[in-house]
Amino acid sequence: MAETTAGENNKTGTRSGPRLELILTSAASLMARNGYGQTSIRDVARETKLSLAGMYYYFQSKEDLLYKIQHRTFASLLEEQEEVASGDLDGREGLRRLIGTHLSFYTRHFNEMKICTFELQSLTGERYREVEELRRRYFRLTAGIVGDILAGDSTDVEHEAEARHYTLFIFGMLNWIFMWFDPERDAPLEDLCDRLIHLALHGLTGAPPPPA
Amino acid sequence: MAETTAGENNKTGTRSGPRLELILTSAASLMARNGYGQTSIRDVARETKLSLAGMYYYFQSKEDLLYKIQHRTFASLLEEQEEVASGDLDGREGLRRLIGTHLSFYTRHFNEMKICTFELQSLTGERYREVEELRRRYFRLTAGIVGDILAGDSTDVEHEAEARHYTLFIFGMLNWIFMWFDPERDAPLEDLCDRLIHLALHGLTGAPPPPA
DNA sequence: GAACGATTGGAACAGACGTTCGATAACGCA
DNA sequence: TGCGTTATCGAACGTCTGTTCCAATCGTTC
Repeated sequence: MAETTAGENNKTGTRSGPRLELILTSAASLMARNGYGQTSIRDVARETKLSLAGMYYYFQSKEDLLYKIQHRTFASLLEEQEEVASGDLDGREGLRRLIGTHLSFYTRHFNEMKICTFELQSLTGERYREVEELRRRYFRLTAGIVGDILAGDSTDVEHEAEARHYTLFIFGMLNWIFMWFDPERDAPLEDLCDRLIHLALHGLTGAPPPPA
Repeated sequence: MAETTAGENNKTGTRSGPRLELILTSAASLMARNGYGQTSIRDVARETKLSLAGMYYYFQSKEDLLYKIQHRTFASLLEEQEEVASGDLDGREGLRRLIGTHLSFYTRHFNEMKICTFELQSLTGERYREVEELRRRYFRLTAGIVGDILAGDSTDVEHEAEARHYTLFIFGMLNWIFMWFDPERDAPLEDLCDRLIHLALHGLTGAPPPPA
């Protein structure tokens, strides 16, 4: 039952189709729950009801599977953010939109983003380098906005180290969400989003929090 | 060459002495670098120059080894923080001291704290519950301080969810440090500490950053 | 120096792992 | 109907894993 959608299935293990989507989704779910190292190909095969050997028709190795998940997810997020950033907004509004888009992306690709966040180090060589380059671009995009907000004072070299730290703090808040987020307890997401933006822009003691 | 320091070596696998310390330190170093699942007992044996079977004289199982690292480290951190908190400080000053103590603890137990931060889920059953209880106490301590700072306005139920989120954001900033900290690039630690406190208390646009 | 408990290590077990091979089945198209 | 490509599977491989057994060693005490 070959139900391939695209006719671009070629030699070098670059398969596509709904089976591939199923495998990537299932693997992301398992790896998000148990980690990459603790998830076996056999687990993924069991989850997708495919055979163990059949997995290797869709990816070259376990690491290749991890790479496929990370690359497509991060590229998709980056595309969204670069489009948002092309609006050329004010610094504060730019950060609001970036954080909002980031959190919105979480709701659509929670498992995949968790893997991007915690399993980069499980990649090696060229695959590591490629995903890290995407991450670097995302960092630069954010650091630029943070730098703009900070640059109300001046723009010397010292501010670069400062912007780097503040950017990493913001990523810390965002990335750590995976460790505690509970869809029921933390609904609505808008509250969480507003609070994160508020802490980033005004801190605990700054302007009054947004009206609840 | 029995060089035990304490004469309290009893039946139920509760050994001590410099060998145990060496094992815990080496295991923490390896696990911090490669993760718990990716670190084998054989790796630890190689690092400590002890035999594979000899490991099991000091811990009952691999998970017990992980538990020993997490429990003693977290208990030590908690002890420090609860002593600091007993000073009964002002809310803002209390948060400053808590973050400062936390970061100071990082510099002394980086590997161990990284494991406490990222490998709680690798514990199961009673061991999981015990370490989680320590973590919960640490969270409550912090959330109490954050709540005090927030409570300048009022103290209804809504503020509890708010304090929870802000506390988790602060832990996000702190815990994510393990993913990017570079002792050379990020020296001196005081700058990092000041900036984290500033972001938490005043945000990016609040009171002017501390004089560099 | 003999007897003892504390400590160490070589060798092996059973299971799980990633990966490969060869055969089979399903399909699009002539 | 037949053919070539696409897709799938059962079985096996070599390796690594956590753990255990049992014998050997050590320092200490009689």
